Amino acid sequence: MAANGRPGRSASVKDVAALAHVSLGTVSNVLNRPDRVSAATRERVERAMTALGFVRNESARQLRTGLSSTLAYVMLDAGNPFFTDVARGIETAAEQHDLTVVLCNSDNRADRERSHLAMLEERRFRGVLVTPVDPDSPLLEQIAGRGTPVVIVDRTRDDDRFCSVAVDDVLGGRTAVEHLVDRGHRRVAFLGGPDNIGQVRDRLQGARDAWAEAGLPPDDLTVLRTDSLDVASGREAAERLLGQPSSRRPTAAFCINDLVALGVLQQTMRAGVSVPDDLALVGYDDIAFAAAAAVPLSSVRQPRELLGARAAALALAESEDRDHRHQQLLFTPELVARASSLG
Amino acid sequence: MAANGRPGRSASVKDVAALAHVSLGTVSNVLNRPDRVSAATRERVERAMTALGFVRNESARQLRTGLSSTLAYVMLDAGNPFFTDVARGIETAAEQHDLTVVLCNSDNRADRERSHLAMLEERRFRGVLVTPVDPDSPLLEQIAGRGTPVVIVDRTRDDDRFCSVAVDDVLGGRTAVEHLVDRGHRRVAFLGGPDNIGQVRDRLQGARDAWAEAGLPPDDLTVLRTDSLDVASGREAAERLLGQPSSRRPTAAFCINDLVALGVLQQTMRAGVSVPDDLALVGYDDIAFAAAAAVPLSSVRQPRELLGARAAALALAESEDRDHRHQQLLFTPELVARASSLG
DNA sequence: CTCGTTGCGTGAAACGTTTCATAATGTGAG
DNA sequence: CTCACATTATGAAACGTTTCACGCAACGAG
Repeated sequence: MAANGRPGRSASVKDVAALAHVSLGTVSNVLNRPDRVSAATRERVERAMTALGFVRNESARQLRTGLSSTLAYVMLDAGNPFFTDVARGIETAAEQHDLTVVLCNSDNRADRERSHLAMLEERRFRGVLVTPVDPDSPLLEQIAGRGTPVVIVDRTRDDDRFCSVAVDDVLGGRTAVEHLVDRGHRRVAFLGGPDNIGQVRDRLQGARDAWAEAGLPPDDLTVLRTDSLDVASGREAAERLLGQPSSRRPTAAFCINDLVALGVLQQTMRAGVSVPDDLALVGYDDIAFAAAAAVPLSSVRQPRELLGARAAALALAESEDRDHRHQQLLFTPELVARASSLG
Repeated sequence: MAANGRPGRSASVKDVAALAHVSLGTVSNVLNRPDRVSAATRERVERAMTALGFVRNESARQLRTGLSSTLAYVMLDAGNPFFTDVARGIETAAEQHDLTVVLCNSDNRADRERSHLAMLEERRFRGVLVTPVDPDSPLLEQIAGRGTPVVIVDRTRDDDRFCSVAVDDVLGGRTAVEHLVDRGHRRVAFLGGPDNIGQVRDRLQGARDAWAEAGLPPDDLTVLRTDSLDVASGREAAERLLGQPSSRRPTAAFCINDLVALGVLQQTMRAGVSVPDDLALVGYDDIAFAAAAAVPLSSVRQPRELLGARAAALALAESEDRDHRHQQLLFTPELVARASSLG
């Protein structure tokens, strides 16, 4: 317990061995295969360890064994509760396998994503999970090429060079719009963008599929583009929406995610327009703030924690299996109907 | 560029040296002191490096040099936007010094905090920033004792054994209540808990100070305890508040943070009680969702990103200065008045 | 008494880097 | 032509672990 005050070099196995009058190898055995050591010496070594405040140097260990016991998740935006929930799922799964998880936030910036991936590659983690800003970054293949499992989270790629977990966004879009059509809406707006995000395209696709199958005129499903996926974009889009003459204005809006939907909700209430009577609203993700909104928000729920948990499991499996086959998991979203779309 | 397909051991300096027909040391010089190497050989070595897909092994480097270039932030709750904003501040500051940051989420659990700290100690990071679940954890002193700078973020400790950054919570509580008194409120509720959190005690203390200085009867500042600091607790506390006969009911509530305030707001609107006319509301933290609420929320803003940035700077300074004196930084909160407290 | 076995402990080698003292070569001054 | 000196490159040592092939006793069986 003697937390040696001097900031000098901290104790190594060598120091412990000297103090306990045993060899290096024995100390290592106490650490890694305690059963191969007699009770008496084990105890002596352990006493020496606490006396010196010995803490194993993970760099040396990893250098020698080539093994790491930590997983990394490079998240797209730590400020979006969706991703922190995914992270929670990863952590829970990792915990069950005695792995620790570190989080890296690329904050929607490709350069920061690059620097994180480069750092992770140099450190040879057990596995790298990533929701990429740039799904085509060569660094991803490079890391995988070095033997580190890479799992793509919440994004799809056309190839099968990585494991991935994602949610069926086409189906999610379809589900949302089917719900609105069921509730009797005949003029609906899709609020989302930018278009270069695959999920935006997929959800819109699903929305259009449902609309067409209901036999409704394509022009009555209007699309309002947003610049990004946050609350401010929602407010801004709502202004455009509410600017339309109420005779032609959509009676419902399907928003690309809950942040946008919350922005719309706020702007709508401010304008004295009633939700859901004058405008029904469906969001996407079902983050905790959705249920807690002024008018509880209907939303297409993604199994966020499950997504993370399965991603972690895939990385682990890949790191253990000698000959591993990549898997692409696709989960099913589920509509949670609340007051914002129920009359 | 030849991303060697074989998953076998990846290239080392030795391999590069062999391919470039130079010695180990020269490769290392190319990496670390390129000016000490002639242009011709440097280029030859660099070609060999890309040909082999060489990536420096950080474990070996760190083992040899004892230096690390990454900072860790152990955050209390990644789901609370307050902490992700602090993290953003850390990342921005770190980036300017070419350090990378990893985030660890203790998710309000002491055991997870312990396992993260243990992992960080074994990895000998450049610095450890932490908003502790348990500010008295012996692991903190242990890590610091080993020579790793430890900075306590958004918590205060009585001693000066660490650097710390925090915000003056007594002043914050005082500011909130002064504002409400100024607006004419004579019956006010404080919503917050549990009491074992220092910040809860401090903000309540400030609230009471302001109340007393205004010469108002102590009993008219009522305290409603909450079990935690989330939206659900806010809803629950609001129910208790609204259950009181309106003649005696407080006309304003000061909430321990914005999540609680959002819960109160939601429950209040649902009950048909008007904010701010029937109940004024002030939150704390000024997270992004506060301004975006159905009724924009007044809040006591903490300089979140600044907090993070200064914490990172302190860690860095401590890691560089030979003889370093710990500093305790205390920032000043600032009231942001919005519709929820303005008639 | 001998021999295989079992239980414990040993010490050297290896992981991939950086550093440092030293060697080899070229250059310009005297 | 020699000497001092700068410029480059070299190779061994070291960082702190883990592993592995061996010793060494003690022991029970034959």
